[in-house]
Amino acid sequence: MSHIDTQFHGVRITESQGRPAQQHLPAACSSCSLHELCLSGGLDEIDLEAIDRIVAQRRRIAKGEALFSVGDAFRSIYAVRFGLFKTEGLMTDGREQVTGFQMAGELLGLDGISDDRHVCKAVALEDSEVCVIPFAEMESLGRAVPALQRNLHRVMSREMVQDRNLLVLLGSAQAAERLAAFLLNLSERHAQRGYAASEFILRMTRDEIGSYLGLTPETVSRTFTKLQKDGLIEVAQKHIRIPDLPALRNFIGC
Amino acid sequence: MSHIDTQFHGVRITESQGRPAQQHLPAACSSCSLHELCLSGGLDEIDLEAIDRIVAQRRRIAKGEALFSVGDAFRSIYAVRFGLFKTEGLMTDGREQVTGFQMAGELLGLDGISDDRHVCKAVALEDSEVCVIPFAEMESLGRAVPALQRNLHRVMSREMVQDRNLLVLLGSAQAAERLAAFLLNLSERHAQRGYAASEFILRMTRDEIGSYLGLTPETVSRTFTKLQKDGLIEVAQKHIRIPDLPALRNFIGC
DNA sequence: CGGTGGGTTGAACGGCGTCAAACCTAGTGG
DNA sequence: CCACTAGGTTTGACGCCGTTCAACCCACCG
Repeated sequence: MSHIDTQFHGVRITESQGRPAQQHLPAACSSCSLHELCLSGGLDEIDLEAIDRIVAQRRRIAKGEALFSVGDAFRSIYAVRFGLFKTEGLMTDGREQVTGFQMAGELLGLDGISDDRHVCKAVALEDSEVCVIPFAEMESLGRAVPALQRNLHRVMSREMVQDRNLLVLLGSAQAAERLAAFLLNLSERHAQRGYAASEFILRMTRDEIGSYLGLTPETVSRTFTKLQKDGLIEVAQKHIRIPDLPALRNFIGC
Repeated sequence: MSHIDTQFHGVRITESQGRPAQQHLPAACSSCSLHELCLSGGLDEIDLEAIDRIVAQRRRIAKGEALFSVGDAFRSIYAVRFGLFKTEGLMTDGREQVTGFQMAGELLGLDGISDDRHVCKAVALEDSEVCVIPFAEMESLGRAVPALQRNLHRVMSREMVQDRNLLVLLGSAQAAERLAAFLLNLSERHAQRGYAASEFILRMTRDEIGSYLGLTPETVSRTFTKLQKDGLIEVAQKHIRIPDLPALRNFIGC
């Protein structure tokens, strides 16, 4: 398998710790279609090249595999290139709970900065690829490139805001509202990435959705059918259609 | 009232927008007893002086007053010097929900970085004082002082981790566990600040606690008495005593 | 074609929210 | 110093939403 390396000529693979070679691909923000969504958004040519030097590699994660786990040493943050991840936290009693889903252009691993150790686990929900961004280098580059520093801070702040929103949702909304809010959130993020806002495939199981929303899978299932009966969505297994987005949005405010 | 300025000789008050003078006090991280808890932790003398030049003022907030509100332009972050704040987010239907309590040494306002506008409201739960930290200056100083940049990132990451923990709590724990976790969290933060870990005063109402934990004030009240019956805590109005901290910790893992 | 894992559906239970009333505390004004 | 009031807290009764447990179904796959 290791001969695959050779097809990426001229790229230095820094950390090959015996992993299969296809997990170490070269990266390039400057030519990445997601870069406006990601950390490098709004940067000029010269700065982009500087980032390219830092973000030197990509990594493939197969469906079901973990990108990092609780307790792993923190060295890098990761930008999702394609695919989908879930992050899950560990409860005091050992149970795991999903705290978020990350899609293309979103960052993973920021939780590790606080004490140089990851406090959650990131698992690929489908075959995925991430850019590896060594955080120490990222910080020093941020010192040289104010716009990049700004972007990092914005992304971190946005993550906090999202968590807060979810908090509010879990704190006071009931099942149907939670699920509706979840679907709308997915819809928006799909739209941002150029996919259809009103029709998409759920990559996660009912169990994972339930864990994320603080509900049992049974309740998720029941609530899906309830929302369908009310004409707000159409569900067929993993396939979701939202015939009237404003109507669903309006439903949240109840 | 404005003659109070004179007692702080030699300190330039940069933004006096006609507010009462006692809201604009000089700040100095280098002489602040909290600085190891706060952003300036671990920095040397020279760097501290640099911060002192940025963090030029303090602001008093009377009990019940807002430090900032949803929609306010974002210019600064704030470090609590003494007192206590709550942050609350706005639901889609207009209701407000408490998303956090901030005590001495903790930061407020990081939510505003993401799009230069505050998305939550910070209200003082008792007469309080904050240091005003202009964020643009903070960022540029961070570029010059790596240790400060690191601290900022650590604090932001820690905030994300805390939010995640709360998320997990709201998602899967039930009332008694939530309340116990809340009390333990307060206990730890008190201890960090040199106060008693097993005995303290709740500065917030049952309503605010309930809002934070996703419970009604009635349930909070009932759960307090339940925990008391079980011998895990002693409650008298706002006064809380935890006779056996390990026992309470153990209770969470159920 | 049977097996397996995820999904749906049903029935019964229980925790928490809702509504309502009593109580307690602090602050106010007589 | 004592009503009086207004908020906050406690307690009780009741009902609903979501959990739990179980059976069944469906899609996918060997």
